Order: sequence, then structure tokens, then C-alpha cells
Amino acid sequence: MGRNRFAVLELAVLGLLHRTPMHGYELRKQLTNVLGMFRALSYGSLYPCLHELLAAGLIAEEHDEAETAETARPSSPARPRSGRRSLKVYRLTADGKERLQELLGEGGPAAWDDDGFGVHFAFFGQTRADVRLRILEGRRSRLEDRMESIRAALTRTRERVDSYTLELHRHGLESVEREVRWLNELIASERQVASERPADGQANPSDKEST
Amino acid sequence: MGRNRFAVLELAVLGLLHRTPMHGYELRKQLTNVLGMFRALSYGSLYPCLHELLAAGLIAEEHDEAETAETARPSSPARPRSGRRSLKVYRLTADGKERLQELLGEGGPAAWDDDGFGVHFAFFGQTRADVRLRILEGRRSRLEDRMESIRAALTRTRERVDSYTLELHRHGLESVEREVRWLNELIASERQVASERPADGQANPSDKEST
DNA sequence: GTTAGCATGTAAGGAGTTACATGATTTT
DNA sequence: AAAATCATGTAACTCCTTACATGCTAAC
Repeated sequence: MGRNRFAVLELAVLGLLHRTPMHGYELRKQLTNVLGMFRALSYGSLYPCLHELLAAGLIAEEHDEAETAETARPSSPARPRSGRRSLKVYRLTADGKERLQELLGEGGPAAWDDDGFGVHFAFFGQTRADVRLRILEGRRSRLEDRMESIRAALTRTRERVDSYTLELHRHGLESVEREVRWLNELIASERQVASERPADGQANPSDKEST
Repeated sequence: MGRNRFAVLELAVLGLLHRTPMHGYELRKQLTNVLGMFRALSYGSLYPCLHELLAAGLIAEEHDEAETAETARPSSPARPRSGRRSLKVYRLTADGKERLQELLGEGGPAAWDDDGFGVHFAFFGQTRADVRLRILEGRRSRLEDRMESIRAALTRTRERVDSYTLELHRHGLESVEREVRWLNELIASERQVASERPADGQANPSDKEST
């Protein structure tokens, strides 16, 4: 029933909480950056998801008293408000970490589409190299299907359709082609890294740092 | 209640049926090209929408006996199957045409977002020149907001985030920038057409035909 | 002292999908 | 005669949004 609801969200939340514990409000802002990329996810979606993850034992809540010890970053903008009320800081449990590893290992079709790819890519830093490659290639083949169907539509409908629809298709095709080229670069770079250090699983590649 | 459900779909269906009457099955294929661009809309979504439009009197169904007279295109792939069963050809009613004009005249925020823009743009051939311009400019300002928020995210999170998330943002930003350039070209070309023939409403611009 | 932002939640509903159920016609 | 494609529909469910409801704290 409610087992793999929030399919995309689950990975995103778990992945972010693995980096650093935080409350729902902060989580939402970060999700806006990572997920789908900029569409702001609403609280009506996030909080129920958080409650479900909590009930499943994948995350735990703490009532923000002294900032969870070890993570005391100095640049913290909102210092603990005297620890009253229902300010909840969420963190991953051991089960949650396990579940995260499981999700990160899934390189299947769900990770090829727009949403799924975005989230998986955002956490590539924690993903095994072989899974990364599988996702990149899966995504590419998805886009190639799309390219073919647009090209088919363009030749099929010539004339029958007005210039604006044609222009829309042309622009759409170029966008997809551009993303395919981007993926090709990423795949090439992944392969190169893989051949340089063959026994690597959790790589965080040290090139790429320069803008 | 169900008045502006199927908001995007309504324009797309009405717009396509205005060009030429057809059945639901064919409609779905055409929608796949026009709407959202390639994501195939399912029947579970289309047929209920069709029933609602029918109940509202915006479209009418005919039981495909002799191909609606005047529209007898010779390249018709499926010739009438002896007119039996429930093969329904939908066409616009007078009310439907009115409603279509109304929808085509709406250049507000709903026409700025990904889905809305795609559908409106696909029917630009039937849209008034001033509305076209308003939609193009609205879309552009939407994308500019998006660019700003990605740029903000890029400078805000420097360092704190791994190289893959950074790469995702960089690529996303470039995609949006590309679309803005495309819009600028379209806007310039619209403005030029407008200044050449000032009293024009239903233009189908005669440049643009060449590939 | 009021506006803006931080913070947490719920109820209802919108916009779709998948899976199911059915059957004719065309192609292989 | 089997498989693909054409064609129409329904029920259940998914994921998410909007609008509502509440209240604290920081900045102007």
C-alpha cells in the first residue's frame, strides 16, 4: 500500500539527511535545489513523507536542544531557540542508512526518467561507479528513444502542421541532443576514471573541481 | 467542481479538433506530439476528459458512417469500418469554438509554465499577435527567475555540495539560458512582423517555412 | 508594532497513471 | 490462426498541490 509511495522523495530525503541532520523546513529548501531542480516541493508533501519514514524507523527526530553535538558548524544561521516547542531535527537511523544504500544501488528504469535521474545524479557522489555508469547509459538510451520519436514526428507531419509546432519540435530535438552530448562526456569521463583506478567503488573524482 | 479540471488538456483537445475531427485514439497520438511534447497521455485521462467536454456541449460525437463529408482526405489510413459499433468521431461545436477562442486569448501565468507554454505555443498559429507576445515574454520572465535561483544556489552552496550536484546545476543553467536565447529570437521576430503589418491579428507568418 | 521569515502540520482535491476489461480489424 | 494495432472505456490508486490552521522570532 504505502510502501513505495514518495519513491523519488524517499531517496532525496534520506540522501540529504545522510549528509547532515536538519529540520523539515530546511530540508524543503535543499530539496528545491536538488530535486526536479527548482520546483519547490510543498510541505503538504514533505511532512507526511517524513512521518512515514519516521514510522518505518528510517529516520529519527530529536528535539533540537544542543545541536546534536559533533555537527556544530559555526556558520549556522538560526541558533537553537532555547529548545522549547516542537522544533524537530531529523537524522538517519542505521536502518535508514541501509535503505539509502539499497536505493543508491538501484540503477533501473526508474532512474532514467526526468525526476528519477535528477535525484540519482545529485547523489552520484555516494553511488557505486558501476551503478553510476548504468544510470548514465540508461538515461542516454531514454533520450535516444525520445529523439527518434521527435524525428519521426517531424518527417511524418511535414506540411500538415503549422510553423510553430514545427519550431517547437525543432527546439525540443536540439535540447535533447544537447543533453545526450552532455551524457556522452560524463560517460567518457566515468570510463576514464574507472580504467585509472579499477578497484574503486565510492569514488569522489578529484578532477571536475575547477569551474 | 470539475470546471477547470483538465486545464491543459482542454486547450489541446479543442485546438486539435478545430483543425480536424477525429476519434479519441487518433487524438491521443496527436496529443503525444503536441502536449508536454512526447510523454504519452493515457486513455484513462483522455476519455474522461472527452466525456466532460461532451457533457459541457463543447464537442459533439458522430458515429463515423461516411467520414463527415467535406474532410475526406485521400491519405486517410483507416477507412470507415462499415460504420458499425461505437466508433466515435469528435468535432467542435459552436460553443466549443467560442471556448477555444477564449482559451487562446488567455496569456496569463498558466501559459508561462512548462506544460502550459508548450500547448499554447503549439497553437500560436491561431493566437492573436499581442497574446503571442505576452506569452513569450511571460515565459521568458519565468525562465529568468529560474536562472536567478540556480545562480543563487550555485554561489550559496559552493563547497558544501559535491561535484555532481554542481555539474547538474551548471547543465541546468545552460539549458535555461539556451531557451531564453531561443525566446529572444522568437520575440524579435514577432516584433518585426508586428511592425511590418500593424493591423494583424490572426497572422500565420510567411517566413519560417524553410527548414 | 507590524511585516517577513522560521517552523509544523492537516484536509481536500487536482491531474494524472496503471491495470483491468472488452472487442473489432488488419497484418503476418 | 496468431499477433499487432485500432478502438473504447472504468476503478483504484499515486503523488503532489492548495488552502487552511497555528504560532514563534527577527528585522524594519
